[in-house]
Amino acid sequence: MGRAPCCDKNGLKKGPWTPEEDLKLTDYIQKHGYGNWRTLPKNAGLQRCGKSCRLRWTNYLRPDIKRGRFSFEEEETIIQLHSILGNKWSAIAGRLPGRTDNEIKNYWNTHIRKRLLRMGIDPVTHSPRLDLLDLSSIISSSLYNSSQINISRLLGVHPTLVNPELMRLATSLMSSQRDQNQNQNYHAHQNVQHHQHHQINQICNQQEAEQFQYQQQQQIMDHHPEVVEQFQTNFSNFTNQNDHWQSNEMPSSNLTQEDYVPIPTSHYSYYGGSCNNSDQTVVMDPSISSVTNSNNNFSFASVLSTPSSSPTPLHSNSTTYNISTEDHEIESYCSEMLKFEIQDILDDVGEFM
DNA sequence: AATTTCCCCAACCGCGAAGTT
DNA sequence: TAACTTCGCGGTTGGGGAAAT
Repeated sequence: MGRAPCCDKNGLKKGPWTPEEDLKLTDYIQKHGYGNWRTLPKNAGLQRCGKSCRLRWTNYLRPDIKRGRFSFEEEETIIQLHSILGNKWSAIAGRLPGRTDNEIKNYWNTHIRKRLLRMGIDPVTHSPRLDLLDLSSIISSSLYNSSQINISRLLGVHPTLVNPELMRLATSLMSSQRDQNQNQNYHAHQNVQHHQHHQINQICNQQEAEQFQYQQQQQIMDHHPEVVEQFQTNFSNFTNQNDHWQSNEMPSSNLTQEDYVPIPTSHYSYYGGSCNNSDQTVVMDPSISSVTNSNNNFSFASVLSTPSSSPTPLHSNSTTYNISTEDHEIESYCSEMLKFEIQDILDDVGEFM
């Protein structure tokens, strides 16, 4: 009921628009406006359905549409809004002047989402997930830089010999810990309906997936309760740190800021034109980032997408950047961070083996 | 240089909400 | 109030260009 007739039924044209069609549509709308999309194509002399005309106008021909790559600020806004609104692309687009919902949706699916997945960030919940993390890249990165964590040393064995059951256990424990924290967030953010929706879905889906792992975990936990307890403590520290970040706070424990700050030796000089080789320390400090961000809404995702030291890219007249280099730099940065955080976890796993 | 594979994005599809008769 | 129309949204697709082989 209520569905507009399909283009096929009326023998209307489909597929890419020609310049002539664009001209007809633009001319007509400039003269008459775009009130009734159903009758518009006939009046404009187009062999298209109204739906197709509306889409072409709103996504491409509209004069106020901004073209070109997304800026840092735009990408940061998208990630922040998505963490609150979920896949409400039109709502997100409403806060990004000149960008269409379709454009934002495409950009999310082709760039941001993939990047978050590669970095081990769940693109739905915006939470770090060990099971999504590309561990091989971390391992190779670590081995590449001998001054940093040596996985083989940590585990005492070759990385390929890690028991997959242990990795599943680690994943599940972290998911479980995260669910608890998400439930807390759920109560603390009841005014954000879309966020709630995604968190609930996430929990439900994870419950199904975790049933599969439960029996194996139970066996391990029955035989080594002390190790599991220590393991959970470490994961608790890990997730609590991230929760503090997401809630605009520094952790209130006795840990110093340095405990949360990875200090890459060479990353991100790409962004900071003023960086020099002798002082390339990049401090991931929420307080600094919140100053950088005008809206003062710090988030974990925001940190991942925005270097705190200098928001000025190399390109001169805008904040547009090179996507491929950008991806690599952000991944490297996040990889450093997660590598830093999982050190204790891997220690425990090593002992457990 | 030719072929294959990968990736991006414009456009389509199906559905639900809101409005109209 | 039910039937119908129109609009808008989110998910998905496939054509075409770029990159890899």
